[in-house]
Amino acid sequence: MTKKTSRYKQKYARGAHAIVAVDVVVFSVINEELHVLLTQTNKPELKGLWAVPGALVAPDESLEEAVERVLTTKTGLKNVLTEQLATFGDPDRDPFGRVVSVAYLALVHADKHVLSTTHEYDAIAWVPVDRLPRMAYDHKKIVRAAAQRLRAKLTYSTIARGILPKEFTLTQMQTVYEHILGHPLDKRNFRKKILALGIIEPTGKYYRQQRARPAALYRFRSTKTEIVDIL
Amino acid sequence: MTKKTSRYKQKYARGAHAIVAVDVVVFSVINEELHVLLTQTNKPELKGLWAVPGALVAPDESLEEAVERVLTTKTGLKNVLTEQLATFGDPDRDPFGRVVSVAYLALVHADKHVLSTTHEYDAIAWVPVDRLPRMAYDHKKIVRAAAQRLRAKLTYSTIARGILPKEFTLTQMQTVYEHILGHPLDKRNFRKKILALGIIEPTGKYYRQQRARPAALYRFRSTKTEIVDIL
DNA sequence: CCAAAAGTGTTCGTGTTACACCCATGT
DNA sequence: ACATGGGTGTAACACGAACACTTTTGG
Repeated sequence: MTKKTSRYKQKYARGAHAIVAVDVVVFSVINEELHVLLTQTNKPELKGLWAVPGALVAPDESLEEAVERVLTTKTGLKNVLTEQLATFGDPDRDPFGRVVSVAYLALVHADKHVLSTTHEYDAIAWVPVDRLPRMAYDHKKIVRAAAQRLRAKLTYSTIARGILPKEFTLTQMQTVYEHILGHPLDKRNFRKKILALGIIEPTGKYYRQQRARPAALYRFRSTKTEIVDIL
Repeated sequence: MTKKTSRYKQKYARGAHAIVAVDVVVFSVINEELHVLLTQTNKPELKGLWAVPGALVAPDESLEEAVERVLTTKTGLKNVLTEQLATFGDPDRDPFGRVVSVAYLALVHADKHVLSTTHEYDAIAWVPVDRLPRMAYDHKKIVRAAAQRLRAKLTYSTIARGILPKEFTLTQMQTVYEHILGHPLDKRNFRKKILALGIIEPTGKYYRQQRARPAALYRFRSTKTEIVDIL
């Protein structure tokens, strides 16, 4: 480590370069609407502004580890599907210094909305993506980029797995698609397509609601996000 | 600046965080083959290893500006189509210290292959992407990710504009597609599709070769990369 | 028996694929 | 006249879009 550090200093003389943060855009569908998880900072300069959860990357930590740390310490969420979105690096995006942010997209199952009450510093809340409040830094831009990416991936990958519970009905799945995409889908065509793709399978169980026909429950065959033309 | 600096120090105490570099994967099609631009570093520790051109990001510089600086100072290329690819941040990816690299994809017109002879430090060369040499850092991984992204975008955007000359024949265009995608395409179907999309228009000029029928020259209608289903 | 949501097929039009010959030019 | 690469059409098929009624359950 000493040797590494000395070389480091020699080659990349510190103090004259940008440093790295991760910011995590966490989405979930709540009450049939796409929501994003926002925190309110207590820095006086940013009073009243909301931000997506984030943190600076520690020297010995990978980007993914930093994301996981942000999720567990700031939101109490675990085992969340994440993927890298893009990196935002305008020199003046952070008023406190030169911070380049690697943004991540994270999806939370509809059945995991309970937020940890152990978040230390900040207010935290689910906010509908099409009614974003005033936000700090360039976080509005980041959230919009994330929403756009989510919509795109929904149509050509099995990313919806991240936002659906482990077992779900076809109507739930369709509803998720409709609310993320923002337009209605044809029930028969949707079911035909999804079933023909073979990405999900029936569990054999049924979901009984109040007074209607029970719906068959399905699960995803694969646990990883696959690339297939869905819509 | 003083105020900003003091706040910066206070909030983000330096010296304990990762710093930011950009690396640029420059592609071109040469002799019907997809090539990537590589430099050979003269750092003794990396002797004989190739790397894509890159640099640390200066404190007052945006990521895009850093990319442009790398391209002009290290390769002599200007006005190149670039887009952000992904960010690579494993703690040990750089043996000299904690450097997180934002990788960019860049495309160079086939008629601009002449490299600046004014590159100061390094050897520089076009290398076929499927015959990559031993490379420094995680640059092989980065080049592969870039090639994959290029292939994908070719089929759903007009990104090919970046790699074609301003005026080109349909056969040239098809050849570029075939060599990046790695498989042959049907001539009639390709022409039908591209022309039906309306993304290119004839210039009225013709390209005369040795002893064959002259080919009509086309240009792209729009100067920006658009999203359309091409193949 | 009524309300509520689940489930199920067919038709039509459009887009994709596969495929082979004639054309314009230079030597 | 021949070699070289440019340019063109059609038929079979697959896929996506539009569309309405029957089934199962609980109250």
